[in-house]
Amino acid sequence: MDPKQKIANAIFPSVTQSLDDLEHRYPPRNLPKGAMVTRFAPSPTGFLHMGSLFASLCSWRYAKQTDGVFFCRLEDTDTKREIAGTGDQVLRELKNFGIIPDENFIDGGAYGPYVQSERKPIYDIVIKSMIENGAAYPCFCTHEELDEMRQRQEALKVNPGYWGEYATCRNLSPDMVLHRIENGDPYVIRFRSPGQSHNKIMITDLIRGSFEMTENDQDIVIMKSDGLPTYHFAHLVDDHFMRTTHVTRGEEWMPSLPIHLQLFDVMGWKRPEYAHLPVIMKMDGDTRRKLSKRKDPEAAVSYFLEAGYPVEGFLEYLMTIANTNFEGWRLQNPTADIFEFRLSFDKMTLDGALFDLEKVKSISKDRLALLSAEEISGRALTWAKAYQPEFAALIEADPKKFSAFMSIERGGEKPRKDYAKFSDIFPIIDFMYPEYYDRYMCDPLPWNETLSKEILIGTLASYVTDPFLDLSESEWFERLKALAASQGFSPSVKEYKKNKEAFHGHIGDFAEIIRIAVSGRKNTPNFYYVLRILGVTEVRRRIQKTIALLQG
RNA sequence: GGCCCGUUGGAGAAAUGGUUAACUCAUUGCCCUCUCAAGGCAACAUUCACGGGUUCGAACCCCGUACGGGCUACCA
Repeated sequence: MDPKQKIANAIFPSVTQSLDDLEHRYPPRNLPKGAMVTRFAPSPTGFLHMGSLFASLCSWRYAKQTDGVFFCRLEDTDTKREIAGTGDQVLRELKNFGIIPDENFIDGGAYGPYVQSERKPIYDIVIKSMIENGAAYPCFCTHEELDEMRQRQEALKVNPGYWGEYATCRNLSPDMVLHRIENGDPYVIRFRSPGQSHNKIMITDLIRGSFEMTENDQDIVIMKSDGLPTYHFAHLVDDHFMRTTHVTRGEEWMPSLPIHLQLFDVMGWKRPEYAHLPVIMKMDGDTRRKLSKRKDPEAAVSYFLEAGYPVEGFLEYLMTIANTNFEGWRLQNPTADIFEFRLSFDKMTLDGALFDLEKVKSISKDRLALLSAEEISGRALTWAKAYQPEFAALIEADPKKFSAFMSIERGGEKPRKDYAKFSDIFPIIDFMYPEYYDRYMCDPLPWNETLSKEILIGTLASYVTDPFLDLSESEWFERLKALAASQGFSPSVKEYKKNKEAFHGHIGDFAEIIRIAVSGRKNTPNFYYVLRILGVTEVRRRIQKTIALLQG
């Protein structure tokens, strides 16, 4: 028997299938021409990261806009870093954003399994065949030996790593290899690189274009001593047999592209296209760096969902980072569905964008302003149920009332933009609820200190008998001005400024007194609507309560 | 250190050889206004990291330098 064959059998005695069997099991996908097969491949090391959301959003859109397939594969081959249960969490979080993979590691699919640790039999078949044809070999070097070798290489100022003459296990005699395997010595499997570091190869990246890189000459590890594959090898096998057409991943993978290309070439497999996405950065002191899942709590998208940011704000923001012409498109199509926009690789930015929460807020305000009162009420309730039960209870006690609050100056050409996130709502409208109003009234009220208590009481008394809330907004305001005039306030701010001595104040000062009495604060949404929604009885009750407080 | 990628205002960026360097966010000012939130109108890069070169002409092409980022594992 061929010595390589013997080694292969010694390592994988129970592997009987061949590459051909795998080719038949995972045939090319039957998709329309131009359809892209993309994937998102998270490792189960925690929550959904902003950068991962960005990458999956892009990958998903590319697949969907070409009638292709987007799948999600769990890269759990690093058993040291794995955090149990976080894989499902990532899928759930993606779903929050409407990103639903066609195939994934929970629901499966025809090209599964989609969990790398469950794909070991597949990797074993490939590795066995690679050993048989000399493309891979076992390596028994210890960490200590490798460290020592690295030091020697550094002293010699040659490229560090396992290559060429330094790849000692490359040339082990078959008998020796067999002996050590039988002996139970630990080993890894390495790829036998046909490359030379003095060769240059052309790289084509869909986003960055073409450029030159050094050919790979490293005999990289493809199977670790625990029997699981390394990333490089899993990428090769999985993306080949899952029939990925476009590998979309973070730019941190760019330096290993020569390895991946070589792997595909040696196997004689068709190379996928590569698109290396920019990384999302954050400011750290006065330098910027990649947003880190370990150091930055805000790297977790759940952090923002908890804070009440709407998912569409994020999606929209990420789209502006993804394609530089997206903002222009949105300006032209303010109400269009975000996904009518077609992403393209050549409009992707090259350098990592600084994550800009101010811009997320602005975009979120715009998006929330476009919702109907019913929509935003429902969404706010969903959010509050999860994160602010006290608020949720108020909404649920009287959904119509809450919806009425939310309808103030909503709809029409220029809707209010008070809210960037759902958590902004309650602090703005809480005074509408009598129990919260009453609490505010226990605190000192922000009266204009230039006005005497008598004037305040006089003003309130003049309005409390008849708040004339059945008039239209403009009629109501005219009446209010007339009332102000009768109480010694100027109905016109300009006139007041010309002759301050003649008045207690102007219409704004007059209205402020009533506003404070009704809300306990100086600022409210459009006051006319606030009064109408509260209703005459409640308005009078509040004013009377205030008068009593002032008198007391 | 080595190898790659990148560098236009506070942030995201457009414009890839030819007048005043789009636009969005932020900031500032003014206007509107009963408050707030909006809205309207302005201002904000004497200049495209820096230094050379090519050219009648450069943010755009070439060379060098600086700076930033990524990678350099039996991590992904």
